[in-house]
Amino acid sequence: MSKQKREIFNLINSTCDHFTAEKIFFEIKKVIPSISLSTVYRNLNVLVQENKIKCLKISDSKSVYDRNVINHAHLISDKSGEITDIFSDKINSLINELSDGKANSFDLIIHY
Amino acid sequence: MSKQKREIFNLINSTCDHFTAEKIFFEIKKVIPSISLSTVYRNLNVLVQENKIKCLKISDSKSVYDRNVINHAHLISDKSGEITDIFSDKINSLINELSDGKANSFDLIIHY
DNA sequence: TTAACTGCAAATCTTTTGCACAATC
DNA sequence: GATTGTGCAAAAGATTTGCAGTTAA
Repeated sequence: MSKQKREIFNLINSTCDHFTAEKIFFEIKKVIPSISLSTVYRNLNVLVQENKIKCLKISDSKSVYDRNVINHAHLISDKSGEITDIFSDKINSLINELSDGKANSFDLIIHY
Repeated sequence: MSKQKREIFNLINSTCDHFTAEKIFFEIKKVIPSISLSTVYRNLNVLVQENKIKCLKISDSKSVYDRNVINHAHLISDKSGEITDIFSDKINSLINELSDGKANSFDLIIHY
């Protein structure tokens, strides 16, 4: 694991916030000034594939990255952009019910 | 309402399928050969703002357009890409519960 | 030392925009 | 005749990729 990848992983794990690739880029730059945005994207994709982080795509926004890898919902304020994780067994069973038990995963974003 | 806009609106309303802007472009081209892709995008955006159609953004895919304007969930096959609308009062009440009644809207996509 | 990883610049892909012309009220 | 909409080409913005050089096991 390269220094760059480790820093990216640690940063995401150190916050319950949901950072964009650009935000991550500027944060890591403080520690590794030579890092490039493409390295950030590349490592984020690898970490997602390794199931160490999750990528959350929100309509009309940049992707953000989440340290919580188990499937959960998100509550988003349309005013501030603040994102909150929601874990709920009720969601899981409803998803299961609606999909006849076939669901692999879901994306649920609640706007308020 | 221009001829182009009317054709786009009618096409979306004539199907329960979920078309991309490009698909719509090629379909309308059969009727109005001179139409351009930017006109399609422009009219789709206007129709969305007028709340006559909905735009559905799916991770890693192009946007698709939906004739159903009331908030509902989507079931998507990751193999075929087929999209099915799901209307459920249980979703609505769960969303309401999870957001303390503050929810304005939600995006729920179930992958199978 | 060789396989994996980097930074850079250029490419990609979807969607938007500026502009001169055309259609519509 | 003024406004609104069009088609084209070019721009935009987020993300990916090719490549030559660098790092690290």
